[in-house]
Amino acid sequence: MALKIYNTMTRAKEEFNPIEPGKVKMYVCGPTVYDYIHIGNARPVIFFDVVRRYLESVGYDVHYVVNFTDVDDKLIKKAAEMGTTVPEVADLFVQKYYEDTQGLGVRQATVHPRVTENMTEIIDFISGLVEKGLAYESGGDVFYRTAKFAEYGKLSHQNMEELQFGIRVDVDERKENPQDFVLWKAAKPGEISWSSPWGEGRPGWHIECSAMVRKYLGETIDIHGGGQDLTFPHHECEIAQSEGLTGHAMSNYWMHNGFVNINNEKMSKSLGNGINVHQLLQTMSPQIIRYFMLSGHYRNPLNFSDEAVEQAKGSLARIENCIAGIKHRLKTADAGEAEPSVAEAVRTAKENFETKMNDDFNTPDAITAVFDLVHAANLYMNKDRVTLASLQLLEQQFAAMDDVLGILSRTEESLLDEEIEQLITERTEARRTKNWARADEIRNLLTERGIVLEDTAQGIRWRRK
RNA sequence: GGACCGAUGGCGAAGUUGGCUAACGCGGCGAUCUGCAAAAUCGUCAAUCGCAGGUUCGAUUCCUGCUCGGUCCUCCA
Repeated sequence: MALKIYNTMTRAKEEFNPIEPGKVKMYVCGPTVYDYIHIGNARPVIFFDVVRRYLESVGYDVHYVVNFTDVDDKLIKKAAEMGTTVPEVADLFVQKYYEDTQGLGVRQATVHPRVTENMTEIIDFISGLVEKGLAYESGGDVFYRTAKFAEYGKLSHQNMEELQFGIRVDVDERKENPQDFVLWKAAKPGEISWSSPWGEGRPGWHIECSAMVRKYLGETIDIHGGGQDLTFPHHECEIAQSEGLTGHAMSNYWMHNGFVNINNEKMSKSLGNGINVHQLLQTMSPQIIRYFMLSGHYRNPLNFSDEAVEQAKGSLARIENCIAGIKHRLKTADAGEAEPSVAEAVRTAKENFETKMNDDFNTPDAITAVFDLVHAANLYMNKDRVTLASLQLLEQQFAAMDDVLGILSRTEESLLDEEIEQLITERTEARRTKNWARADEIRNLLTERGIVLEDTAQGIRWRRK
């Protein structure tokens, strides 16, 4: 079954056909590095990481680019607050971005370009637009002449006549038209700046993505993604810039993820309910956060709350107990062929997982395929005797699905310290002699230390709480 | 004012190109297993699919209106 992607441009699910067979060129708008990333930023980071992983898992060579906006008003403001420079603020939060996203199990993109490292390309891009009459200089700023790009508004399906301008941001009177947007901003005295044909200044927000997409991926790419708020104006402006300059479609598929709400409220600075990932990772595992993010469809809103976290934890525990069970049984498994029912369950899980991922990356349903396999595995493991081949088949399929989702803890069974080993041995002896009091005492002791003991027919099994 | 989403059991969340028992997970309860647990399994609990109309033999699914919540309308993921 072919992969289908919901394309914001056409507002429909479309069959995915890459420009070059076997290769996917994908760009996702990255963060402005003026602070730690928050839970809302984490959604596209995690979701598109899964898109990338899935595409790779079905054999595509994925060229994945995520940019850093490392110069803009917010960085300038932050640098002033911190009494430091824009590059230092940027370096700090780029570093934090890598730490936090790696903490979330996100694989690095093929390239993470920065605005300040692509200034030549950006200036060239703007010059090209000016030469084509698509941009004009006015008072040291350069603006895009939207009137010259007839398709402006096609992505967001906005009717220019009906947009209300100046609702959020005052209209700059130097613009020919209110819908024109800035490509180059003249520097105010003392601000960080670069030389350009229009004087000292820095790029506007939208131009960086056009320039970097073109440089790192080419004139037309396969997938362009980001949060739904970027649809307009950001992506609309990117299209105007790129397509205005090259005359070709910028991207064949446009994907936008929904927002994360906090306790059923929108997350906003004024409400002060932002949650940063750095702090979150101190209190919960990355798997929980990933599971939570993937438990809803990417285009739907997601509500973050303590209860949601608890549910994610509980759900994940079911999967992890199953995997732990498999590992435990592996030690005492019999030789022999794989059980037909197991092979069948594995086949079904694989098939359903792909079918659902192919349906516009329906991760909640893909997770259902994981749970179906958990159930089949648990059922099988209720048997007294199991074969190595069956368990390995299950293990491989779980690994394959998790290679896409990244929701399972991959840390190897860490060893217990000697004292605890000693207690477990003592407890085994106590149980043998039916000294239940001592056995329970030891179990409680270990529970307090975060070690949960389970007595199984195949010997004792422990796990960390 | 315009554009666009969402509303499904106690909770989270799929799905429905209109039609068989509305997935899956969390949670609750009971049972089996266990020395007792844990895990697991089995059973069970719970949905007039936001409201009101319409189209249709038939609507949770399509259409219209409404209510509530959310997003965007020029540098917020």
